Order: sequence, then C-alpha cells, then structure tokens
Amino acid sequence: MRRPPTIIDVALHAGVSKSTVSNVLQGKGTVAPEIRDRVQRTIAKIGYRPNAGARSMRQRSKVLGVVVGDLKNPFHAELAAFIEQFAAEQQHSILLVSTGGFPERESERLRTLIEQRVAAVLFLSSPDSSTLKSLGEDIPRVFVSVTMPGELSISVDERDGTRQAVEHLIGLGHRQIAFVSLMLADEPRIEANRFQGYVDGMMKAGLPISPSLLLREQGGSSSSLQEYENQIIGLLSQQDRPTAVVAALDRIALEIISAADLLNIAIPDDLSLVGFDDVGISGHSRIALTTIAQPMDELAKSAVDLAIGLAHNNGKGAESVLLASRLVKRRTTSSRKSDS
Amino acid sequence: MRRPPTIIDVALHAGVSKSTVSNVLQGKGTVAPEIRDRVQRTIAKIGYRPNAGARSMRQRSKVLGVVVGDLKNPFHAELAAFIEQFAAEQQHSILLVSTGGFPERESERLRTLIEQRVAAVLFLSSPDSSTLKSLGEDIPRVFVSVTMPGELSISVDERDGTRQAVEHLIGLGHRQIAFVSLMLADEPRIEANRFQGYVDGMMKAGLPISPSLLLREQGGSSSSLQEYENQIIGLLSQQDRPTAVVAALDRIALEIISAADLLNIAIPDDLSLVGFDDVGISGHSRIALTTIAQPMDELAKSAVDLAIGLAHNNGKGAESVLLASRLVKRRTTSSRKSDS
DNA sequence: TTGTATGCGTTATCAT
DNA sequence: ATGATAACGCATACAA
Repeated sequence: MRRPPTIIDVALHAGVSKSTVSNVLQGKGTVAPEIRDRVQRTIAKIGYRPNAGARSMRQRSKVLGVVVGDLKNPFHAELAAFIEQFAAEQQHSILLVSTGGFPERESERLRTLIEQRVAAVLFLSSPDSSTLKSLGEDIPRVFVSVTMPGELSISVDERDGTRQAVEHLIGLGHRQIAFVSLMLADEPRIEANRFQGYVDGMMKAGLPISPSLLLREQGGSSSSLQEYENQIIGLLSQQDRPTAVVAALDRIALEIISAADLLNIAIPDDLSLVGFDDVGISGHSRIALTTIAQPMDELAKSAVDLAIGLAHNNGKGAESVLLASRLVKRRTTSSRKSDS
Repeated sequence: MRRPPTIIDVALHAGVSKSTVSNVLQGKGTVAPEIRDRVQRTIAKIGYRPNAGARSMRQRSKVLGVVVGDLKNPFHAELAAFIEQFAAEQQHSILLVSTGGFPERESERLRTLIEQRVAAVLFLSSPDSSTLKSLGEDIPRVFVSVTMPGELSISVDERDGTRQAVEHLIGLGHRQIAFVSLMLADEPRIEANRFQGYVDGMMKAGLPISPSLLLREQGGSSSSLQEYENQIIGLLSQQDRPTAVVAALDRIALEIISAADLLNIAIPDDLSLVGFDDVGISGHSRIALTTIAQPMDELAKSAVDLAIGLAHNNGKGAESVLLASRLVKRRTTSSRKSDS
C-alpha cells in the first residue's frame, strides 16, 4: 500500500462502514462503545491519519495563518513562539509567513494563506492597506501588538508605556530626555503611540518637547543600520546632549548602547536609557536594559483565543483588547548626575 | 455568495468548462491563448483563489513542515526565518511546530504535520526516536543543523568548528582551555561532535584533556538556568581556573559572560571565550563574541532544496551535506597574559 | 445504531 | 483544443 490509509481502509479492516469510522472520529455518541473501541484499535493498528486537506473541504480548517515582518527580529520570534504554543493547546497549527517588510512580497505571501483556507490570520506586523484588502471580508483577522483602524487587535497600551518611561526618568531627576523611534518606519501607528506617551510624560512635568532631542522615523522609507548609527551618534554628540533617552524599541536601545560605548558615554552614569518590548536579550547582564515590557504570553493567548473564537462563533461582540505595559527596572537608568 | 468562488464559478463566468479553467491554472499549453486570457481575467475579476486543500488531494501539497525545538532560541528562529524565505521562493509555505523539547508533545505536534500531508518535514532539532518512527517511511525528511543516523541532513562540520576554536586559542598562547556544553542534553550528537573537535584541537597540541576543565551535559536530563549558572561559577572559581573557554553554543557563552562579570573576571584579559553558532546578538558591541559561525542561509537553502527535491523526484541519489564552519574573531579572545 | 448516497473543489482521463 | 466524467478522502443528511 503506497498511499496513506483512508477511513475506507479502516472501515474494511474493522468490518464497519466508513460512516461509522467517521462518526467515531467525530466523537459522536451514537456509536456503540464496543464498535468504537474496535475502530479505534484498527486506526492505531494500520496507522490511519485523517487527511486535513480533505477534511477542510467540509469543515473549518484548524490552521491559523501568522504574518510576521521578520522572524530574525527577536520580538516577533518570541511572540510567534507563544502563538504557536497557545494555538497547539487548542489543536491548531500555524502557517507562518514572513514578509520582510516588502509590500509586493507581502500580498504574495498572504495569498498562500488564503489558498490554504486558514481559519484566521494573525498579523504581527502592519500590512500594506492594499494587501489587507486582498484578504477579503470573509477571513477573520486579528492584529497582535499592532493596531489597524477598524480591525480587531490585541495590543498593549504603548502610549502609557513610554509615559511610564518618561515618568521614571523624570523621577530620577532627568530633564533632557530624548526620544528615538528609528526602525519604525513600517509601523507608523506604533511610532505615533509611543511618541505620544513621551509627549504626555514631558508635558505633565512641564518640560518642553525640543526638536533637538527627537530622532524619529515616521512614514518614510527606512534607512540602513549604518545610517541609524550615524543619526544616533549625532544625537549623542551634540553639545547640549540628552541625559536620558527613551528608545521606542529594544532593538534601538541596543544600537544606542553601542553608540554610547563608541563615544565613551557611560550608561547609566552619563546617560540613562529605557527601551520597549523586553525581548529576551534585554535581561542579559551585559545589557540589563530598563525597558517597557509587553506581556507577550497574554498578547499571544488573547490573540489566539480571539482568532479561534472569530473563526468558530462568527465572533459576535468580539472586542479589541488593550493590555497594560509594565516598566522593568534594570541597570540602564540612574539618577541624573548633578555635574551634567 | 458566502463561500469563496470555485473553478466552477470561474467556468460559468467565462463561458467555458471547468476542465479548461483547470488547464489554464496548470499552465497547460493546450489552451488557446484567447481563451486563456479570458479565463485569467475572470479569475482576477471574481477573486478566485485555488483551494489548496482540495488540490492536495490530487497533487503533492506545497507545504513544508518545520519542527523546531524552541522558537525563542535565536538560533532556531533565525534558521527558521531563512527556511521560510527559501521555501517561499519555491512557492512553498511552512507549517511551523514547536516542541519545547517535551517528547510527549513532540509526537502530538508531528501528528498534525502528518495530517496536513506536508510534502516533507524539516527537523531543526532531534526528535525522540519513537517520535521519528511515528512519521512513517513515506514522508521525506531532512535534518537541518542536526544529524540523525541513517537520515539525510544538512549540517556544518561541528567537529572542525570547535577544533578551529581550540586552535585559535592555542595560537593565542592558551593551555588551560575548558569546554562547556551545557544546555545540550537534548542534542547528544551535537554535544559529542563539538566535544570531539575540542579533543582534536587539544590532542594536536599535545595538551591533556583534564576533567576539571570539562563542563558537559550529555544524554541526561537538562537542568535549570540557575543550576547552569552555578556550575559555570564553579568552573571559573576553582584555583586552577581555565584561561580560555570553548562554549558549545553562543547561549552558553552568554551565560559564561554573565558569570565572569559576576566574578570580576575580565573578558578577554583574564578569560578568553569562543562560542558556537553566531546568532545575531553575538555581534553586538557589548557581547562581541568570538564564535564559530554556521552559515545559516546556506544551511536553510540546501535543506529546502533537498526537501523539495525529495518530495518531487522521489530523491534518487540525494546525499547529506556537510558545510564548513568558520571562525569569526571578535573581542572575547586575546593572548594569554603571562602572569596567569 | 449503522449504512448509503451525495457533495466539497480540484485534477486527471478520456472522448469528442 | 475543449468538455464530460471519474476519482481523491471525508463529513453529513438521510434511509434502513
């Protein structure tokens, strides 16, 4: 026998009809226990495995599509890991596509998810609007850690996050607090939210928003890593340099650490630094980054629950979720030194 | 119309039979150009998308199963990212399952791949032997960055890798070179290979293999992170402490850095350190880890090519591939100080 | 309680 | 060159 066994094979070996096998598979109570056992035994014996493709023609598929910008980005990888875990707990698999941020590639990758008839799509990064449109109306979608106007999302209160960061720094005596949101060209809403929180914190303390303390990357095209580094060095080299920096991403914070090391600016003595995300490496002793943590496990769990809920219950009254972000104090922040 | 359009809808709208639509879809040359265009236009117009599930009943599926131990592990995440990329270039998607290293979970996750009738399975971590058996004989499989007796694999020459590491350290004047292979309990073959390379390097230089310089984790059960840290501290605290360490993984090297920092052992002045894998963070200025790099892109490309090849050509004469590993010198290694 | 018949969307075979 | 028809493996409504 070359091809995998089917329910028909099971039925033959068990001496029942294929419907009975199907009923056993579906856990229908209408099957005599004795027969049920016999069927289950022969299933095990001949190594029968349901064909999910065939099954998906009659039932909703148990595959969740996950669209991620870049798996090499630890935040995305860690979030995807949690999503896979929670999906598995609910007997769902994940079909993972990575877009690399290229819009043209994006819709091509999304197409494969559609063709696989995934039960729902989880976006870990913001798709191009035309890409999103190509998804159609009928496939449930959930945005995770990103938001999209008019769409359901599970995300953290980013604005409050950077506000907490600023508050923390102000509590430490800092006044010259910079905001750096490089590498966020692809996520203008995240950039805007995190910037707003920075503004909130500064305003509340009566501090001005000085353009010379801002390094933002909005809407436009993203630059090279080298270019980012140059801009950061510029920020840290100016005569009236900041005593503290709020980075909109841990990845940026890592670059700022590198730049500070290069310029012999000591962290946290000469410069305090707060990141955002709390990716795994941020906890390492050599980094010890004070940062705003996103509760990735809750994010993932809520997202998976919502996605599966939408796929099944046709999602009446489903709502977006906004989780709290939380300041994790480590060793990149300290009181402002009076001499500076 | 609630459900997505089918070829029948296309056929109706285009005024042809569904066979013709199918032929157009399959790129058969037997269709008149005029008809072909008309069909393609209506496909675009009504937004038809092939149903991969239905298609997979007559053809080989274009989905690759990827089994990964832990996506939070950057090495696995980065490798998976490359695999997804190369698979996409060949019109394949990846169904990603993570096992978390639990054998019981492993076979359950693998079962979902079987049920989805994936064209092939790529293992990024070694499955339990009974798990592997449950895959059966008929699904092609490729082991990536891990090996399995009697199975096809794409991996790097790990033995030569650690040998290079030792050679590098010896060239810098080190004699007391330790080997640490914690966190590798789940991958005994990797552990063994990397240890052999260490032995090769030491033997070639006529140096003894001293048990007090070995921190290995073979076969047995893996411990907690805290336990690892204690063991590393023990190694670095002994009176005749090593002047250099070969870590079998970058992850271990990161822990060694933490421990050294804790003990006020300066790297590389008091202790040289070489890792293995070259994950993204190893290049960061605060880490700057000298390490043995695995060519993840080549690993992924070869693996995807092989997997797809096996799935299609029934893989006659397919062979395992052993790629070269390469020493990347950064700043955790330096000449042994004469006073030590 | 079990078996039969039908449809799901697609490809493949075979006439036409 | 095109179209009718039979699989593919499964679930389901319905008949027995």
